[in-house]
Amino acid sequence: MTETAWHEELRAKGYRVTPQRQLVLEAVKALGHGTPEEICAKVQQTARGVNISTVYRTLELLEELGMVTHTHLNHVAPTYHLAAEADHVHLVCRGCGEVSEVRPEMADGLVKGLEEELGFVADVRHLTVFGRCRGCRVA
Amino acid sequence: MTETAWHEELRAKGYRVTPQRQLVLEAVKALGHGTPEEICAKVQQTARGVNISTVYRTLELLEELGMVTHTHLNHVAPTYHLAAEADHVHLVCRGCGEVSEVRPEMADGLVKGLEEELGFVADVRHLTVFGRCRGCRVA
DNA sequence: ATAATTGCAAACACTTTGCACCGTT
DNA sequence: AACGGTGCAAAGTGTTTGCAATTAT
Repeated sequence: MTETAWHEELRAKGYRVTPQRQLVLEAVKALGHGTPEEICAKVQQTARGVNISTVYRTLELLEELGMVTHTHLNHVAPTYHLAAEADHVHLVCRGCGEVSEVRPEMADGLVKGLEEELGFVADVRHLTVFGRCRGCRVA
Repeated sequence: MTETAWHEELRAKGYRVTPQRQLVLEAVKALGHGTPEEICAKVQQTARGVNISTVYRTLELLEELGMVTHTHLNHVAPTYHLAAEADHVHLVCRGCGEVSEVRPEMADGLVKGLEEELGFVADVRHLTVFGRCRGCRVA
């Protein structure tokens, strides 16, 4: 999606292009992964402040537009990231807490099995696998 | 684990066997899956009331003892179930909200891939796959 | 008896909502 | 002027904590 494409899309739907919305999207892009709180903090440090409730409202809007998605990597707050870069499975290490990503094909077997056996269509992009990374495995 | 085995285990660790703890465990067993709130409600209907904060404290304890585990099936509250029956992957349908379970072997390919490629040991029992079930797929 | 456990209410963290004000169109 | 968007503060959730009273051992 080009720089202006989503501006058009917003206007087409009767929404407005505001600095806050651009800032939030920038922050999500810059962070890669971020909770609403983190996104809000990121915006503060870059420029003018954006209220936390605006961040929530904006993320909801951006998600509705299909520009961001969220998953639940930890047990408290959701994590948002760009939808365009969301085509991956999340890995969360219980030891060090590190979050990583792997290509979605890793889950092909699972997806295929669920599809064939149950007719269940899995949304791999929302998939998060908890476990222990190489470093934390032994410890 | 036999009926009395965990009583012993509790006592051995200096914990006490209280009616509340038994009721909460019963409720988890009866519900299969349940949020703290649901578990609390279940307990109310069966017998004397147990305070919600006691439910939280008890679930934490039971989890520490390895008798229950929890996963995050929806975006609001965690879902607890018996650890003994936890050896399965959860499926959550975004359409009807139905929660189902499939045998963990379904994820073998994914698990093996992560292990071989990254040395990441996945905890399949905590795995939840979001998607659409057969019935909701088309709708 | 004594130390763990409970219930209750207050405190918390995260999220949503109502509303007056502001900025675009 | 009309309407969407924002900030702020208040209201909602779900969860945790301090503490006095209760209860298992």
